[in-house]
Amino acid sequence: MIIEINTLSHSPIYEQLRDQVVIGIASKKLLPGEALPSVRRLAADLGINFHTVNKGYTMLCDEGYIVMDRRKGAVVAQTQKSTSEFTSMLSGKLLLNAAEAVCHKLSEKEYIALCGREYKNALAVSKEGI
Amino acid sequence: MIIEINTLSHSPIYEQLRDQVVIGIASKKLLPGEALPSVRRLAADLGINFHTVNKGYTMLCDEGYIVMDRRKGAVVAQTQKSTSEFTSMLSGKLLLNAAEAVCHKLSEKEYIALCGREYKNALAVSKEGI
Amino acid sequence: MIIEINTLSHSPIYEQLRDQVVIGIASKKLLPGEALPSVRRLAADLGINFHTVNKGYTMLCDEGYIVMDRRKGAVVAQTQKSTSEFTSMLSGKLLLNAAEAVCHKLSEKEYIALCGREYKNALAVSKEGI
Amino acid sequence: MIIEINTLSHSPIYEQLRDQVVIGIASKKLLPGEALPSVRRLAADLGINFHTVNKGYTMLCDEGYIVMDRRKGAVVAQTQKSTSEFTSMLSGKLLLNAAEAVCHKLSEKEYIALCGREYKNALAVSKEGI
DNA sequence: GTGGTCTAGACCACC
DNA sequence: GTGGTCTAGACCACT
Repeated sequence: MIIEINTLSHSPIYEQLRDQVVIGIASKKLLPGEALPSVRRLAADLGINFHTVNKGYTMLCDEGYIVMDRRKGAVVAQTQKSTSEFTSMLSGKLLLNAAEAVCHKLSEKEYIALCGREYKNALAVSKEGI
Repeated sequence: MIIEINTLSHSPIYEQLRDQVVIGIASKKLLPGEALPSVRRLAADLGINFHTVNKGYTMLCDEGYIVMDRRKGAVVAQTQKSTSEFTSMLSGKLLLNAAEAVCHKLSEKEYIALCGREYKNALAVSKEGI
Repeated sequence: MIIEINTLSHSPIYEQLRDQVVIGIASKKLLPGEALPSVRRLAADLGINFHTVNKGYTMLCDEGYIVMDRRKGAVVAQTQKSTSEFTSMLSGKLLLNAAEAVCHKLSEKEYIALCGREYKNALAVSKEGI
Repeated sequence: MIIEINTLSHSPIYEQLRDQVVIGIASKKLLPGEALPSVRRLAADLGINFHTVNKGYTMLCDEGYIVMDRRKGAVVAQTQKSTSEFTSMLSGKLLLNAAEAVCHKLSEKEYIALCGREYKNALAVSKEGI
């Protein structure tokens, strides 16, 4: 799986890394049990500081997407339950997205269509090498 | 309309302000043409610095949600077109949300139901005084 | 001649007023010796404060475009010499405009064509009533 | 490249800064990809507040002259397209300049000569150290 | 060490 | 009274 970092982006690098791993897991480009590259390895590949990679991994670990194993390094977690705190966090983000959509004159139908399209995209982002 | 700031939140105050104004516009608690409080006034009401309010207003202005009128101060914009850059930005956020939902075992049906519920919420957040 | 004020504009109203009078003089919609509306009259017509109109007129007067006559009010000046301070001021603005054009990949030819077109426009802005 | 601030000028410092960077880019004293001094560094060098420099940089960023790279700070943008909004903005300024020139009895020929001279100046402002 | 955020307070331009 | 500009200084996030 290829991870791309945009140093011009507004969002911090460790967050871009975290987001791409989440998308990778959803699309099954990263499978449960699969090992992620080591912190230093990925840092070298991306040309960034390994502290940054570490922060991204820690974030993913805290959120339950991966587990850190002292011997195998970071591996994709087996499963993830839908906690109430997750849904309330997600609802908050969706409320804001919906509000923006409303302000831009997207009807509920159009908005829902967009949501559905992106859900399908999340399942099937074009698989790439590595 | 009541705006509430959470100083413990990770997101900056000016962004919380911006988000709440967007939600206010979507839910018609703020109507097109309506004047927002002056930066200094709102800053005093919220107990924050007026520069912070100013930054939030500037952001809203750049995004087209409000206009700065030389005489009336900040007023809610009359209209907002759905630009392609807006939809691509929105798609990006929805892709990430969907990926997180997939990882937490939300089916497409459940996820779409959530999106629809929040769209309705955005239209009708419980109205509050002033 | 119709003057239009945009309260949303970044530039102050008195400056918009000043600019439009200058363009009016260049295009001969305002002829030397012609009287401008009184400060209070124009202020009422434009729906702005008469101090603002006064400031615009004062600016035009200082620059030699109009003369203030105690009895006839503001009248368009007969003539205007090309002082060295005017040309150096103009050169400064043209240097900046040219630099911006260069950064946006306008060739000298294109830029000069644009300058010529606007010179012709300045001579012949479509004449309107009042 | 040397930047000079005139605290007596009517135009705000951040705008003077912005203008000089634009002229620097046009004259190739600042090359695409080249890093600008950090906001705090430049502020110290110019003896002004870093917020003021920041505002100038933000303006340049919004206009596409520079990009803010998370790691290298502010760097001169690689390229800049001639958007229609740019040309209409430029046309507006050129119309006013031309009108002023007409009022000061500059013939089209003289005016165009001035425009051409300043275009050449913009390409080759005398190069200075650092 | 970089930029980002926030505060506090002063002065000015505009209306 | 409104926003705009500038200063000064503190603390934090990011790399």
